[in-house]
Amino acid sequence: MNIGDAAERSGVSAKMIRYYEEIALLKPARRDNGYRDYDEANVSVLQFIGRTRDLGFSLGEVANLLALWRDRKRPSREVKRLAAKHITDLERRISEMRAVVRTLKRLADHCHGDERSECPILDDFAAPAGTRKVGSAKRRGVKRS
Amino acid sequence: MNIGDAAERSGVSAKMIRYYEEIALLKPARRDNGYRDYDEANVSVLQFIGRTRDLGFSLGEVANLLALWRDRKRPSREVKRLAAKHITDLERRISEMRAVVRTLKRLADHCHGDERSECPILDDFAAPAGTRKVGSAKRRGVKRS
DNA sequence: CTAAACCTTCCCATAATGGGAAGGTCAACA
DNA sequence: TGTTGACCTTCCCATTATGGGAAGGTTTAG
Repeated sequence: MNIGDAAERSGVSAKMIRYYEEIALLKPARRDNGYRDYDEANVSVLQFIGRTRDLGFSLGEVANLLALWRDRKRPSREVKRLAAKHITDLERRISEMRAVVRTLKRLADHCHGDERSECPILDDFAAPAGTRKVGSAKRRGVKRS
Repeated sequence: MNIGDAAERSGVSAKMIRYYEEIALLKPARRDNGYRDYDEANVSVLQFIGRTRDLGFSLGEVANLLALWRDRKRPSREVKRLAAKHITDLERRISEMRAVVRTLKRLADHCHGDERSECPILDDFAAPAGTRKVGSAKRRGVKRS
């Protein structure tokens, strides 16, 4: 089947399918005219990639998982470990984001939200409480998208 | 002061300081030898940028906030609105990530985690439950870093 | 005077994705 | 048969925010 159909069947764009081939995640056959030719197994791989990307795995991690999937003899322990690592990663990011939300809500509570200019949010941005007299506080912590 | 000191005082790398200048977030003076010359106001702006970046605002949003901060006559309502929008953005992303965590935990619970090969996680990746007989489920939802 | 520690600009790379141009191929229809 | 439109191909560029590093000028300390 052509790349367009593979894209529709897998939910992965044709552009991305070619890219995944470039980084060696799959290797579809080629027809004489140069067109890529996808079979059911290829579509499964694409669905696998799409699904794991949806679950937030990086393409590097996807490549690992895919290798495990292809080699069924590998112990499932590795899969479980990868999943667990990803879970703790996500939970750390979630708690960082929640801390940011708390800070923003606290700041917004001190903001009138009317035509008057006083808005302590902005001043707090320039010299956050706790840093106001101290030197540079080097913690750049929050991962963002 | 030189860029190195401004970097140390603001917690923003020299590389990034030059980049922020390139995208017109600040405009330090130049000395005769071509060196950039930062004053206290510049350092405050850099701290502002660093802080808002830490809070997860994109550089585009930072530029908005910076314009509001510079023009004190603008109503604080806009600041509050931007903050509120960012809060709901973050909360949406948090709940998406928590859904992913739930899914991964559920999958991991069905994985032996020993030397045996059976690990339903991987098969679920290839054809997730609920998609197994149906066509392409197009929801690519989760934003990731 | 020299060496180290700065500074400058310019180019490249990253991760994952999309846009678009230039050109080849195929299928359907008159 | 010819044409048209819908495919496909590769190649290049853009994005976001950041870092690395080279080549070269400057300043400062010894």
